[in-house]
Amino acid sequence: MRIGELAARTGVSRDTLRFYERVGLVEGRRLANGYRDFDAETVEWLAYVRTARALGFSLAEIARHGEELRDAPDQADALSALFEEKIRIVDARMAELAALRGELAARAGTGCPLRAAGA
Amino acid sequence: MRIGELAARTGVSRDTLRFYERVGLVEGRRLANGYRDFDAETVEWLAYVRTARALGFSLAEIARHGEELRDAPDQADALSALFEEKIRIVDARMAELAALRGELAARAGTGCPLRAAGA
DNA sequence: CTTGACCTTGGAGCGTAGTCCACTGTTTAG
DNA sequence: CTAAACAGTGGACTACGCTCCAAGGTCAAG
Repeated sequence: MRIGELAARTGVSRDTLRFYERVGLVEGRRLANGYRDFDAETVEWLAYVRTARALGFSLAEIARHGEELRDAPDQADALSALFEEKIRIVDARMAELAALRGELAARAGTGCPLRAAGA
Repeated sequence: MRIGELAARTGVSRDTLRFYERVGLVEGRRLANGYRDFDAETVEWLAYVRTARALGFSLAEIARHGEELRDAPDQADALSALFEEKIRIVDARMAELAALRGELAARAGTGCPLRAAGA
């Protein structure tokens, strides 16, 4: 599939897709005329990329994980390990949020000042 | 307190504090000699800013919330409302993370490919 | 054969969040 | 009095993640 179709299917702009290629986040073969040619799995990969991005993972991290996966001797094992690592990160982030939530809930209603200086 | 002491107490660099002042995130009076003079509550405010930042809130958002608070007719009410809003955002973010966690957990071990193209 | 949709490249520009630097002024300690 | 430690300013610079633009190549339809 060419870049326009991939863009349409994923909601990621052509410019962004070219940018993602530059930073190693997606890969495309080239057709004889020089056009990029992506395969269908890239759609799923980009859905994953978008989710990971939304949750605060950097493009570099995501790309690195993709590469680790590629280089792994056992794909299934590597995938499981990657997911388990991400789950740990997600758990840690959820714990942080829970802590902030607790802090906010404790302060709500007390009138405890967070900010002294009026703008 | 002058900028150096505030930096030492909060772990936020002087340059960053000056930058925060420029974007309206902190406020300082000035001493006769032109030096910034912060009050003690700014330490707590910055701790809060750092937590909020770590959780993905932008400086603009944080500054805006600070201003809303300042402009509110009833400080305690405004504070409660702000915290409740943040708690809702935090809950939403936790739900997103829980969804990703579920997705990851479901895929871990299945060998379902996320990425087709080898780098 | 032209028009238009699609593709290519390179490079500029933007918003966010700092970080660093040079140069200058102020305060404090020996 | 001088040196060090602190403060001020303005401006350049960085990294990230896009986003836009100009100039041009490719291809299918009319």
